Amino acid sequence: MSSDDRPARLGRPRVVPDTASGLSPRDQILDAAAALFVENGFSATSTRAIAERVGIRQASLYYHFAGKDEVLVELLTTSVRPSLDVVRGLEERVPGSVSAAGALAALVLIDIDTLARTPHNIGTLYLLPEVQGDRYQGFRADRQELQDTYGRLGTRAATEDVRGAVPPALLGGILIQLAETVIQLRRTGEVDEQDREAITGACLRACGLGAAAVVAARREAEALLAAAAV
Amino acid sequence: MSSDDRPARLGRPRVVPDTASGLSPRDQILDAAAALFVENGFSATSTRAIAERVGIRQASLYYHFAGKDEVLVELLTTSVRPSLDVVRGLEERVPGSVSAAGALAALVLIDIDTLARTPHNIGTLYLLPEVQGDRYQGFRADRQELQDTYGRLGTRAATEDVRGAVPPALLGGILIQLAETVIQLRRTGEVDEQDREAITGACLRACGLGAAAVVAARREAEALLAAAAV
DNA sequence: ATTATCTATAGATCTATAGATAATGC
DNA sequence: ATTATCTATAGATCTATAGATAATGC
Repeated sequence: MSSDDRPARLGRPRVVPDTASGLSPRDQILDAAAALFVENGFSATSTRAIAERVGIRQASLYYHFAGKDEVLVELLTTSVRPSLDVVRGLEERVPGSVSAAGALAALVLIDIDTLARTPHNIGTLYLLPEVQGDRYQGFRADRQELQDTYGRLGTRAATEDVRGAVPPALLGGILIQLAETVIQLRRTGEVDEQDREAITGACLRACGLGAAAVVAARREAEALLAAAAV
Repeated sequence: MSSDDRPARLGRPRVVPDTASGLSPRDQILDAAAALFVENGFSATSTRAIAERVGIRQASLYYHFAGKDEVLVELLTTSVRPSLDVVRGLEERVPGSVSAAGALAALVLIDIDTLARTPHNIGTLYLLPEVQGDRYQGFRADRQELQDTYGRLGTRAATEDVRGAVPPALLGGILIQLAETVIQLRRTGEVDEQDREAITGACLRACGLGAAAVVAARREAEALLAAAAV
């Protein structure tokens, strides 16, 4: 209706006119907060700093969120959920149409891609000490479920000697830790195909698979993901 | 001289009389800060909270440290240095008296033990976002050196297929990440022999070693460490 | 009328400095 | 005299609330 140099949005106009990012105010806050939390940490990031980056006043933040906590909760949960959803479907197909090693490789690839593509490397937030607090219980439960899946699939894929020496819970911890190498890699640069292959390879080898089995599992996973066509 | 219920220390006595921990005031501060930084993070920990835990007034902290930053710097550096020192000597002996795989296994074991024994799981501090700042450059350089050593030893120990697919820098990142699984394990409980074996095993396997080679490398590493007799 | 912002501000921090003080050491 | 603490406090935050205001929607 109006000429396109003004968005004609609801509510009192901002002092700083909004940079037409296409995001809703709520998402603008999430995005700004993510960048700042990742760079400076949660406690070191003030609501004022977030608001400033968005281009609103500090108090306006409270119209959208009850507080900083709520912002972090939302960032955390929206970052594990995608992996978790895909994974739930995946596990049911083992060992019918999919081998355990293939499913594990697929899980690792999904997780790597999720982490590699989050805006501002949000995965870093998992590492914040604040996330140990009660408020983030829900997120931690989701992440634990992901880790348990790593443990189950890893154990099923593992060779006898590994299975005998490493219980599922421990293997899960090791594998998820490996997958999250992506988070560290992103701190220094882009994540490329070589990185993805190295990490999936390390996961499969950690389960005891040899060179040939690694290749086979990777091939199976790629077919799986192509079929799922996310 | 005085009766043993009073330490008769120098300086004005504390309001809270000191719990005879044997630590110097400086070390008491470091210890209290470590516990709080690990639990709540750096920025969320006030100088007041540290002082309270020590049993001194907030301002007294500044007699020993110029600020919170200095405390963190000292905690970080004293936590990587030990691993680094041992490791420097180790690498020179490859491939003379020690195989690359044996040296890598030894490195992993040293690192695991260092991390498993730090008071309050100080390794957690590596993950704080604040540590990315300029003030902690020195620590990051030390840690990078450790990571580079992982990369070099890992590459030398690796089988041909792994060496062909994973450059040293990337392998170093993966291996150090694996070793630091200990940090996560300590968050939920004690680190035991099974954990140590699982992690060293995962590192060696990630380099492509098979079951027999893993056993051999581990044996070699244990002999090495027994000889070094730390 | 509803929405999304704004201004203003109270109250609670938090850091770092200035200067006093209560011990021991010489 | 030296040391290690103390008390007091300035100045700079920071969070969250109250209430006003400038748009659109009906």
